[in-house]
Amino acid sequence: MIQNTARPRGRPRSFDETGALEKATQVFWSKGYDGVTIDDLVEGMGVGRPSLYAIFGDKRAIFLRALKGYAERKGAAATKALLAPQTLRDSIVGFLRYAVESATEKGSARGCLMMCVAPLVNDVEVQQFLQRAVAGGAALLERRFQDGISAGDIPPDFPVAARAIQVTDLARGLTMRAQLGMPRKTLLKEAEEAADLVLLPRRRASK
Amino acid sequence: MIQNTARPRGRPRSFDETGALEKATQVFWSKGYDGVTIDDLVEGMGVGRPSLYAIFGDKRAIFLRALKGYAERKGAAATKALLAPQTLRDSIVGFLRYAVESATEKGSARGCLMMCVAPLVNDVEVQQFLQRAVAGGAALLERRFQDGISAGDIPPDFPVAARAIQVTDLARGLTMRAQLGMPRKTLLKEAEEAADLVLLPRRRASK
DNA sequence: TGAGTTTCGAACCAAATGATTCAAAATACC
DNA sequence: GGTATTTTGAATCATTTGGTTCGAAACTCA
Repeated sequence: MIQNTARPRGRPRSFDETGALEKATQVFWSKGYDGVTIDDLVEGMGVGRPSLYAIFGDKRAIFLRALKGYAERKGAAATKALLAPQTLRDSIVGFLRYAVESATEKGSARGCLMMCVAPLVNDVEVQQFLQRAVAGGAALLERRFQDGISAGDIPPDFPVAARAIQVTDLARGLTMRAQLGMPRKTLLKEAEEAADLVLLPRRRASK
Repeated sequence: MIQNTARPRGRPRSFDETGALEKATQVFWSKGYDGVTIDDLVEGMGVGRPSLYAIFGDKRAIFLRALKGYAERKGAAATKALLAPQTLRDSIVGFLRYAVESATEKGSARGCLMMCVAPLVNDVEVQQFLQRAVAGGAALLERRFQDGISAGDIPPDFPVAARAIQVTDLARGLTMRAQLGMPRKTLLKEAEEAADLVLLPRRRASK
């Protein structure tokens, strides 16, 4: 009654498309790109082999969609962690803490799909996507620092561009070590120390 | 006359063992671990397939030797860059510059074998090796900071442990972006800025 | 020169992998 | 209930890949 032509015509699918893609993300994340076989994807996604090819395409296409979905979710969460807090310090700490938390999530692979897996994929589109993501992250932080200047949290001569890149680099380092098994608790503390490093006032703008 | 039993008995090898291993390093470095086939190694190392198995063992064994050789060379160079200069700032800048330079070397793969390739290898020995390498790098920097305190380059209450980790994390971030194609010149400048971030005097140890 | 030793190159084999085909199953529409 | 439509599962095929075998080649030593 409620939906008449809501359902498509033929046999209904036995899987959820976006859900299957998230599962694919986990598979790639934990095994790397070259490390996964089609069988891994079939098993991990819960999608039959013919359906997989018909609906998602080949391995490269699946990875691209998984990567973009992952980037979107992660980017949104990072943006929220960065822009929600009032004070600048809470923002930076929140950003770095989120990096650590998502890289040490239980029940999920460690590290980061965009940092630890995607860079090894020998594909122009993937590489360009990553470059944009890196630039986007730095731009986001730079904006937040600008707002911090407006709010008086940091002095007007604060080197926003350099600090923005440094925060992203520190996040990369934390994520990297998360992948190697460094415990979350340690990394969370270091995330705070990293925020202090970037934000604590300097004695003088010498040089 | 000079060498009598210097040469081994049978047919001489057509390749240099350590040379072949360095070539293997390049192969793994550029294609990742799962991405290389035995054929890749045969071609890249210039070693026939049977000789490869007889002398080096399987892919895992080759990778382990390549990784350890790479780590030794790179560790030695980094140590030298860190300990040779007189002033602390020159040391830190040298360390970070070396990270950038080795990650953007022409004629070689970008990034770092230990950061961008090895972490994805699903092998306990590899993972343990990487963990030790990470710890060793931080320890090295911590020692250099201690010397800096003795020399009066930084105050006695300088947080050596935290700063040591932060320098390594910043180096990781720089290396990561090198892998994605960020130009060397940009990264070298950012390496200096990173050194400044870590070393420039703070106004006060508030909080 | 010839016997002994080690490496090399080509061919070979089994297993894994990427990709497709096809009949059966599950649904909407009439 | 019958037909058209879409998905599913199993089987299938060609290619790639890891690993081995074996005779020929290149060398030392006597």
